[in-house]
Amino acid sequence: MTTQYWLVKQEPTDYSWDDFVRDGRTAWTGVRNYAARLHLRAMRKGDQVFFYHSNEGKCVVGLAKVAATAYPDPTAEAESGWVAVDLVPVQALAEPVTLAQIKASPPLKDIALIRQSRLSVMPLRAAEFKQLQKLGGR
DNA sequence: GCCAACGTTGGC
DNA sequence: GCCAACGTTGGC
Repeated sequence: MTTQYWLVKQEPTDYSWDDFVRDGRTAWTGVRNYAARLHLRAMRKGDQVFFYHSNEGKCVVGLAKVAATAYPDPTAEAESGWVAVDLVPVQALAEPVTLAQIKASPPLKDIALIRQSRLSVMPLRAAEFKQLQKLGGR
């Protein structure tokens, strides 16, 4: 199975990269959007996931990986169909990649983060993933 | 604080 | 099934 690449968005005032690192592992709960749910269900163990701070920060701050595939979201009603995955931090980027940098980078012009600005869980093409790593100093 | 994008809800 | 109203997200 080839590794897939993703990006998840979170407001740092709700749950920041630092909170995530402190926890060491987290259940990615609370997603209540059908498109995002499809992406959660498609995640496989070991997939690489960039962590983006929305609203305050507006930058990609770190890299995580999928530790557990989709299971019923404990914060949703039973049988509702909403799912969560478990993520573990891999490493912070040496330099956070800002939204402005992303918008200014030709390889990232079609990134879902820009094209579908409200989606909270999205796939990344391999080239997009590599470009974010490069801009982030990794 | 404003507003564009867009998903959801509910009347018809 | 359509679409207007409404709520939420998130950049600016």
